[in-house]
Amino acid sequence: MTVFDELKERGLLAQLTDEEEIRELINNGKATFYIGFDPTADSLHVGHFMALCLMKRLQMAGNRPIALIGGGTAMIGDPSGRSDLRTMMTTETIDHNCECFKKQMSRFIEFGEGKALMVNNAQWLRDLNYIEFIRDIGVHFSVNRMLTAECYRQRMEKGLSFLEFNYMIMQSYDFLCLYEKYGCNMQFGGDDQWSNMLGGTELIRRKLGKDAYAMTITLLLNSEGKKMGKTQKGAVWLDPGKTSPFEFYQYWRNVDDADVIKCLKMLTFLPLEQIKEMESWEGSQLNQAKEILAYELTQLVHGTEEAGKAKESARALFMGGGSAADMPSCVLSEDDFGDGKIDILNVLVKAGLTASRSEARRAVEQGGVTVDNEKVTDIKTLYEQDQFAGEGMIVKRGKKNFKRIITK
RNA sequence: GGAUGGAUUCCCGAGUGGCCAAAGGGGACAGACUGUAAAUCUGCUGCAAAUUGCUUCGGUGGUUCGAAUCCACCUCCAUCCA
Repeated sequence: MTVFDELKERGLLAQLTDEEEIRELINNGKATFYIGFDPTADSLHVGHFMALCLMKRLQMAGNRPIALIGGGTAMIGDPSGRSDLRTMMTTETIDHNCECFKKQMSRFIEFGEGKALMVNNAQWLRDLNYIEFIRDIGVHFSVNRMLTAECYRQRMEKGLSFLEFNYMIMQSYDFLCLYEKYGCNMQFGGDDQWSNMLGGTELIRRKLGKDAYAMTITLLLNSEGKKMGKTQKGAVWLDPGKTSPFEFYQYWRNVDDADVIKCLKMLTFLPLEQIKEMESWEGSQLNQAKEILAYELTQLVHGTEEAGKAKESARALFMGGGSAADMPSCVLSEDDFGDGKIDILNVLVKAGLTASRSEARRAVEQGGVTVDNEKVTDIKTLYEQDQFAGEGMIVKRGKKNFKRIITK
């Protein structure tokens, strides 16, 4: 199967400017394409991960990827898919985030001579001369047309600043620069980037009279139409310091029945035949598919060892058996035991299982707290330091939140 | 620059002097049922030394025994006019 067909089969392709041409180019490994990543946080998340996988797939087929880090565009902030203004970030923050992105990306994509390329648009965007720029590039944009773009239309109701309005122009200019510097004639990205990407292909046509192509990948939405990879606490990060491998594993372990197959197709590198087989699974059998999904993804992001640990811990916790050795743990120090004792509420707070004592109190009162599998019913329950010695105790809040509490 | 309408808890949104930690909905969390799923039902949703106390309704001051609510100034947003 060709790369193109595989991408299509996996449901990754959303919109394309010229299907025939793009198919031809990437199947023959002749494309130089770029995907932009704005460093809006100090870690990549699941959305970026999809883009990186796409890069990897295309790279394996012989194409040359360029990862563009948006150290310049992040100074503006993409209004696409947002209902409000992004908080402006300082240059220091952006530069720091760029560094974090670079490190993480290198884990997925091979950069170097003749391989993938990594560039930062701060290089050409930050020092632009305003007058020159709008004379040179600005002329080619029609405000009337820009306003009809979906990303701005949505914002017309809530308000859109001139700053953000310029985002599309910046991104278009990126494409032009990359075209000129590296012969990059394709841009890929999330489906919400469609209008920005078209801006680029049009700019290249007007400015250079050359053809360039754009293709978007389907946004990973759950069955309710919401973006996946988001939790109450925020995004599911790839940085193990921000989302632990175990949390990461659990996120995928818990996806909706309706979304498992889609996730397997779009996010993993498992052969399509294998996934097809799983499609016929029903009911509780899907649980296995979820375990596979969770394991595969954790492995891709955190490596085999971490993925194994996460799987074992999960089994230990939910099915009995398995190894509990690698459960997330929390160490209590001498100071945490006031006069040699600590109450259950403080244990929960110290372990980060609840945000406040009030919340902890509620959890206990509602029968949601368990210590070593015994339900805690009294909010005044006290524990002595010795009880946490050695193996410690497993404290659970609800069914899925737990920590092994140990002491030094 | 002018006119008008706004800013309330995680979000939407009610409240226009005490009965307000603030209706209702959504979300989140917990319990039951399950398959670590969905749906459903129940509870819960500012903080704490917890039948009480403390801090919150864009910001700062003021009026009042008492302010989310009234007044002044400021900040931000939307709509219309330029």
